[in-house]
This record gives sequence, C-alpha cells and structure tokens, in this order.
Amino acid sequence: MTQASAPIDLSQLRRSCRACGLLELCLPAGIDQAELERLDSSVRDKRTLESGGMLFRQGDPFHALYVVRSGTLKTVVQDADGAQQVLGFHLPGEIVGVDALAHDTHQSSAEALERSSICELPYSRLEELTSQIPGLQRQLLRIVSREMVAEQSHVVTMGRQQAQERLAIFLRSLSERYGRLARDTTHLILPMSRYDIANYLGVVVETVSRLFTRMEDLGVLRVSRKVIHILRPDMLGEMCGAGGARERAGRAS
Amino acid sequence: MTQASAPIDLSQLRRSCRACGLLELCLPAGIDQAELERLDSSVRDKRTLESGGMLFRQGDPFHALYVVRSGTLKTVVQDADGAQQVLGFHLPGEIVGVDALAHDTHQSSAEALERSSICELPYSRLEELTSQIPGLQRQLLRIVSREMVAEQSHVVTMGRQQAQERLAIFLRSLSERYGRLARDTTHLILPMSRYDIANYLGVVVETVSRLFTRMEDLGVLRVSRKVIHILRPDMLGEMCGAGGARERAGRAS
DNA sequence: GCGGCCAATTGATCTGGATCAGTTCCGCGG
DNA sequence: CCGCGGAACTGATCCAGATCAATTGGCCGC
Repeated sequence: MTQASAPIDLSQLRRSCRACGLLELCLPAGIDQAELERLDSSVRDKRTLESGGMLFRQGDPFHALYVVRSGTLKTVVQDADGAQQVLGFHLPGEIVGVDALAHDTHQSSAEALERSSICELPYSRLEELTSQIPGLQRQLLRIVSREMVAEQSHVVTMGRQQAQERLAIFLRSLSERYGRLARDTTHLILPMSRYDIANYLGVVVETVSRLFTRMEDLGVLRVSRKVIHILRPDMLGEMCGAGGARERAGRAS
Repeated sequence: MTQASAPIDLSQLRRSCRACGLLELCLPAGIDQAELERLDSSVRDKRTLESGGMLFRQGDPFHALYVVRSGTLKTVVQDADGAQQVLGFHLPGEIVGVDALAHDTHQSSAEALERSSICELPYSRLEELTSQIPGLQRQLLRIVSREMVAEQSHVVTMGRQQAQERLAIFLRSLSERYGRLARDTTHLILPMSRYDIANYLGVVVETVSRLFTRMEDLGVLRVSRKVIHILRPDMLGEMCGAGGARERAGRAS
C-alpha cells in the first residue's frame, strides 16, 4: 500500500469513476490511486445497448460483472411456468450480474430500458486483480452483500399489504438513488413502463395508474408519463409507513 | 494430516462438516483436507440458543458469521414504523449473518425457533484464513451470492398473487431443503408458527390456516399442528405454478 | 394532418384475502 | 383431573385491488 500521507486526487478519481463505474465501488477498499489506474485500464471495455437490448439472459454462462455507465437496466426472472418477476432496476454506477457468482450461470436476465452504456468487468481479470489487491476482495464481498440487502428491502416492500405504501416506498427509494446522480431529487424520470413498476411491486398496472392519480389528487406529486415531480416529499414519506392504516399483517411469532 | 495427493476422506470430512457446518461450504472450494482440519479447529466455537433466543439483533456490530448446527432460526427485519418482515428460515447446515458484511452492522435479527446449536465463525479469523487459502475467498463470495439468489426467490414467491401458490412454493422449497437432512421429504416438521409463515409469505395467519385446510380437503397433504405430511407431491407441484388460475400480473414491459 | 399503434388512464364489476369475532385444540401447572 | 392460556382453526363480513372493458393520449410514419 502507498503513502497514506498523499491524499487521493478525488476529482480525478471521480472522473475515472464516471468513466468506468467500478472504481467508485473500490473507493472504500483503501486502494491507492496507482492501483486504481491499473484497475481502470483493465476494465475499460464498454458495451452499448439499445432499449430492449439484453445484457445477459437467465441461464447464460457467467464470465463478467457489469457496471451501468449510463441508462437503466432491469433484471427479470422467469420461472418454470413462464411467470415473470422484475427483480430490480439498475441506475448508472450500479453493478449487475452478481447473481451469477453462486452458480456460474446467470439466474436472471438483464434488459436495457433505454439506450445504455455498460462497463464490462471480465471475472477472470477481476480474480487476477483481487489476488494482487487485498482490499478489492473484501470490497467485492461487500458489494455482493449489499446486493443481498437490497433484495431484502424488496422483500420488505412486497410484504406491505397496502399497494400505496409499496409505490411510495418505491418512489422514495428511487428518489434517494437518483440523488447520487442529480442534485434535484424531486424530479424523477421513470425509464421503466408502468407494467414494470407494477410487476416489481407485485400489483397490476391499473393499480399503479390509479395510485399515481390518487397521489396527484392528494397533492403529493405531479405525474406526466415518464416524469414524476414530487411536490411533498414529507407526505410521500408518511405514505411509506403504515399511512394512517391499521397495523401490518402477522407480526411474527 | 494428509497429503494433497491422497484423495480427501469424504466420510471423515462429512463428520467434521456435521460438527462444524462451515466445512460443507468449503467443499467445492478445492481445499485439501489438511487445510480443512486447520480451518475446523479455528471455528469450533459453538453456542446454544433456547427457543426465542436471539443470535444477533438488527443494528448489532458485525463480528462473525454463523452456521446452524441443529435447530432452526428465523431472520426478521423491523423497519422504521415498527412493521416486521420475516426474511427467512435457516435450517441446519445453512449460514446466517451474511447481511452484515456490507455495512459492518447486522441488517436483520436472528432468532431461534427452537433449541438450536450454532457454530460461530469470527470474521477476523475468517479473513486471516482467506488470505492463506485462496479457494476460500472465492467460496465465500459464492455463498453470499447464493444468499442473494435465495432472497430473489423469496421475491418471486411474494410476487405470486394467489396465496395458495405462495404457500405451495414455500412447502416445496422447505421439503427440498429438508431433503439434505432427512431421507423422507414427505414429512415436514414446521418449527415456525403460523404467524411466521404468514408474515414470510405476505399474507395473514387466517389465510395460511384456511389454505392448509383446503389443501388437506383436496387430499394434497395431512396437517397436524407442527407436522405436515405431503401425500401428493405432484399436486403440490402443480399448485406452485399458476395452478389452474389465469395468467400472472403484469408481464413486464 | 391523418391514421394506426401502443402505453397509460379511467370506469364498472367481481372476488380473494383481510378483518373481526368467536370457538376449538392442546400443553401445562396445580 | 380440572382449569388456564396461547396457538390454531373456523365462520361472517367487508373492501382493496384484480379483472374486464373501454377511452384517452402521444408518437411515428405516411
């Protein structure tokens, strides 16, 4: 490890991050700049997907992790009887493909919701690097664990029985995540369809549509197709937690 | 201690596995027996929990991973407004605590559903070992990824809108998991309460109770409190996939 | 501008599961 | 053996959200 004394050039770093995406993830791993640059050079591969393009499909052999550089992806599973479930949406800077680490095969499909640019990290190269850079290994573990926690929040969201709470939680979390990309967290652009949102939340499209209308009537937000303007973040927050409704189902044991 | 050339003594290995639990997880990592034994000796710490006892609580600092040796645990999250959500049940041989890797803090609580014996793996010790045993690191990554995939299946389950499908999927998966522990997969013992099951599936207790009765009436299984006897695994399987019902909600995009 | 197409919205109706209110079952301590 | 207490089950009712059926709105190619 290098001079703890010389502080890392953050702005330059950010630029590389923007350029590749992975590096952002390595930041907390205590990796110094020289290593970062070395890393960057090895993962510069990029891909561009049109809207609807598939990054990988369920069952594909695993050979790389991916970082979204721009655009948005969704991950979807299709089970035996053809039912689909949207697992998540992936914004710029977020990682995709972690589900394949366990079985050497992708357990879900990743599809672009709009023109997207993706940074590909061949796993063979990554393994090489992790053996050289001790902090990276740990960081990788953190990332996967973080993905697991994200999946858990999804479960918690779907555990809510009021559809309005689910949607409110979804919008709030989206707003928070956009916060890393834009200053204004009150204007959301939803690249996913109403069908995707509905499926993600475990309700039907009509319900999502009606809820948007209801929220608009309540003065919580303004809707115009792909754009949501949150007028009252406080009210949205209230709607997340048992919004005036009675207690949740089955408090355990 | 053995030589790397000699094939691993599987039966002896299994015994150690049973004894500690972690080792099972390392099996595919290409670790030789000498290393396994070294590993075993360092993680032999055990704990016993009575029914209702907490292994860790949401917010606790992270310092160890755990493997269930005997008994059953449940993991639960409690969000801001006090709503609880059961995330999962953990049978003997399964790992718990992975959710803390990302944030150095447990994101959920783990509670024993019956008298349980737990094997504790201090993370500091684990880190030490991973630096010495290359395959272990990779294996750890796999394990966390596997946990993530498990969480994804939970999402898929909760995405089903027919409560009966959810319960059927739950029972089937439980039956499969018990298969690793007992020959007979048609007799399930449910250590968790109906409340836990309901909460896990995102329905209310009454619904679970009624569904059990309905399934019994259909001749799919026999219920007597904690014991479920699956009479017709084939019918149970059918009930998992759009059992005669119409198509699932919002096929995406 | 016009027509076709598809996503989104709205309206009307139906129903599965939530809610409310007991009742039954079973283990346990006296 | 009896009475108590908590979990599980059942029955009656209600309602949020699913389903079915149009309608609207926006975009694109002609």
